[in-house]
Amino acid sequence: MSVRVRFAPSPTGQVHIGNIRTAIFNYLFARHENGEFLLRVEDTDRERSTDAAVKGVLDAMAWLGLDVDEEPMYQSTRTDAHLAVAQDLLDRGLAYKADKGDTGKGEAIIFRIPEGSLRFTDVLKGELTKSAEDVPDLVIVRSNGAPVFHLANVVDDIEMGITHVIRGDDHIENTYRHVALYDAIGAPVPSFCHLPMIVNQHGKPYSKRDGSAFVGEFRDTGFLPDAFLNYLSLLGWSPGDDLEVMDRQRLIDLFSLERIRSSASQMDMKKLMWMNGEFMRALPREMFSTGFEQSLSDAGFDSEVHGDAYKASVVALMQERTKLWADIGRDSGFFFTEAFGFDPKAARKRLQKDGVTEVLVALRELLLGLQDFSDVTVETAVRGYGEANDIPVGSLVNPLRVACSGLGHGPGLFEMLSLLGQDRVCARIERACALILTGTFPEIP
RNA sequence: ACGCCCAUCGUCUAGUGGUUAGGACACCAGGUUUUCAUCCUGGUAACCGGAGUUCGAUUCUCCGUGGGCGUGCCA
Repeated sequence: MSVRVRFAPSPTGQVHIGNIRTAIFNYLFARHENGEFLLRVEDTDRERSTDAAVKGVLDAMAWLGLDVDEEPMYQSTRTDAHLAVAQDLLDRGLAYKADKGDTGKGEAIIFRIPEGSLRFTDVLKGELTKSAEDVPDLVIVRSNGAPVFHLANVVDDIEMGITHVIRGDDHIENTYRHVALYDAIGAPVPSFCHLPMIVNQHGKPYSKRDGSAFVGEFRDTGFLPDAFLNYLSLLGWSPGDDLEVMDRQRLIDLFSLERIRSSASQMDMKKLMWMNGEFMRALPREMFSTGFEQSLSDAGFDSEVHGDAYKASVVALMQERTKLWADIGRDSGFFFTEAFGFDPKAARKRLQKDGVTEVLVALRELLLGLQDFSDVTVETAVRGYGEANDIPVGSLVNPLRVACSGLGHGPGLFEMLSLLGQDRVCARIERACALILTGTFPEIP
């Protein structure tokens, strides 16, 4: 039988990493097995479900390339089918009507948990058993006539022909009850695979209070979807050898449910960042270039001011040192404007020191006199000046860097200067000297 | 309280009835570089505790401890 799995989020609020990791595992499993990956939007809670949240789910999946094989099912359209099953259970004496909990709301339809023990096999955790005494009867249709999650979930999984239910292990308790429902309905019980949770920095489950856990934020910060997909795949799963950086196809080829761990894991932003850098460097130049331009224009810079060849040179210089799209405005903006801001720390350390202005003035004089402005020429000149005047090269290079870029770090100085060109370099040194005089530097936005 | 699930470096993880318990991120030191990043070298760092089984337990069993989940007419 062909594998059919589904991601079944309830569209209330933003998609966080725990949700999407469940989607990813379903997706990888389906693709690995040449099966189908489906989406079911569990929007039966009309109070809390929103269109914006549905869009959030769709956007997150699209961003990560988690393409589904059939049109999404919206659970809210399935009420009649759910109620029909409830009626059937009622007719066959497997459910009854009562005001459970004496709420005074009227009679609900309640599924009777059969005697004995409830058991199912979990792909990760093995044989799971629970005594029926510990499982109270289950409301499946509210007194207002609305089907409850448990009923809808099971009925729809049956309808969709789901063969493997892969979801968070916070559903384990529900599963004991669900298998009883499958039996009552007379449908085959699917395989279950309950994934460990992802916890926050404090080792606690994610709540709406935890920032930085929403998929949309990672996208907006400039993470690459493939890097994010790779990283999240490794939260709870590993291929077994020491392989970590994998493209989508590799993940699909190697994925298996059996290799999923059964304990919770914690997100490590530093490692995600590192992995994103790996993917950035590996990006084809044209793709990086496109993202670079976009990021630059998002940050308010005009990447076209100095032409395509210039832009291409900057891109070549910056790709290997870029970790996030969001950093590009800060790290590369100075290539595209003469009114760039300064990193206050770098300015203080490298510019606002005695004697720096004199050095800069002298260097400007030196550079102004060069016939040729290639990186080699500039380097030879600057080093020569240092030797002739007995000044350590660091005392020349560092002020020069900050004066011309506003930053304490960046690409190779001489390549950078050569690319900026003689006129702009000299003008920038002048500007820096003037700013040193005033003692205040415009900050990087 | 009861029931269920879980437990290897700071983090993500590999692994085994006998291993110097492996890798990655992070961190530290060194090399490379003018700087940052990259790159190379090296280093610090883990089997939750106690019993039991065994010639031998990180590994198997039990009991604790800790964490999570559940005990909704939420999903």
